[in-house]
Amino acid sequence: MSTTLTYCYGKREEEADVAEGPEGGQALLFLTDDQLRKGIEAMFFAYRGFTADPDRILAEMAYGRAHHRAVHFIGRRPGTTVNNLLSILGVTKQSLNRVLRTLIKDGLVTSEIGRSDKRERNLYLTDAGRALEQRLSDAQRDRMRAAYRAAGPEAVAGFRQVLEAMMDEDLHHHYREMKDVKV
Amino acid sequence: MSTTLTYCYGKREEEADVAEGPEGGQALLFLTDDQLRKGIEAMFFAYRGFTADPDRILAEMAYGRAHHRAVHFIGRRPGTTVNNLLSILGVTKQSLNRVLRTLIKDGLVTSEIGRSDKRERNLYLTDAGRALEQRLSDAQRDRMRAAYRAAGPEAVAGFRQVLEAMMDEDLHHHYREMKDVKV
DNA sequence: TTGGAATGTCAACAACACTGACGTATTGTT
DNA sequence: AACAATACGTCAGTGTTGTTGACATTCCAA
Repeated sequence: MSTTLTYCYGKREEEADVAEGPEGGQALLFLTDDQLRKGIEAMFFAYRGFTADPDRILAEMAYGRAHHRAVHFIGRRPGTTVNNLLSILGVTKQSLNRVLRTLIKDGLVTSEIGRSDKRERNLYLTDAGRALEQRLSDAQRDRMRAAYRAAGPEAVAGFRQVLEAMMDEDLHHHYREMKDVKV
Repeated sequence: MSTTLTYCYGKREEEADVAEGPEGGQALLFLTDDQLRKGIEAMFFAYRGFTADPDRILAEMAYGRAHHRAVHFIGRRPGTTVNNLLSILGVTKQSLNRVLRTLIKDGLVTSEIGRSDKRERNLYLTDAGRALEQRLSDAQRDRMRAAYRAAGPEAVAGFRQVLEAMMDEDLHHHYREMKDVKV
């Protein structure tokens, strides 16, 4: 016990709230700093696993995670504009543009000039792009499926609840838009 | 419905298993490709939120996420060796070394020659290093706490279950080791 | 029609990961 | 004592991904 908690907004395990809430006692024990830290480290290690399989596939080609993200969201939203993709991915347009350029050059994505607004570019996956997208998301889904199966449906519901509460508000609406779209 | 599911290992919603399991029907509905995709996108957006607050702090200094990770795990395991840190973080020693060099130069981390094995270097946070670590994890904990509170204790349990099932086996043991350490 | 805003592209640069090779000190083994 | 293996640090080179700055095109509104 060498660290002194100079900025202790949270609670230590020993001094945690133990309210007699509707959960039947110890209702707030899950909010101790220790519990939060475990959650943080779980996020860290799990995200590594989450990206590991697609990363291996991408490494075969000259691609990285940025390509995966672009291909994923173009696949989800065929005809999306560069600007929309930009706000989803949260990078600069120059950074996205480099990725799009290679994807277009390699024939995985097509860029069509917008019909109503000719400044815009509508992005679509080609057949080859769809094939790559499938391969990547299959790999990622396989792991996700195994995790879901191991944890069970109730755990999955909780998993999604916490993740949704963890998002930034500006990103949350992108997630919601994505959520209920027919494929 | 333009995409053809060439590599469909999973299930479409319409054709999903609906087993009469112990959950009272529709037990496997949470394993549809659509549910899995939502989980994948939730992970993506949530991780952005997860790192957003520390990233802002790190940007003030000349630091990045790599510094955060190093400081975090050195703080969790005072006296840890370079090799151990390496296997936790999953990067090359050249990459870690660049980060450690700046942290040591800036007086946030000290490196002591190992007592039993003089080849090893034991890493510790200085007072300044602990202060930064506190600042970063406070920011991250605040968001995690808000998410936990919003989702409730049962959701948190499910959250952790799914994340743990999502980890690579080799990383899982690092998570477990971290888990039950007294601070 | 002219100026400003929006959209997207090109160029240069920094951060951070990687590989490969090498040097040094220490440890363990033969 | 000689040798191999380990732990750590470093130099050089490369690639992805992010950044800022400058610029062309298109749209819209004064």
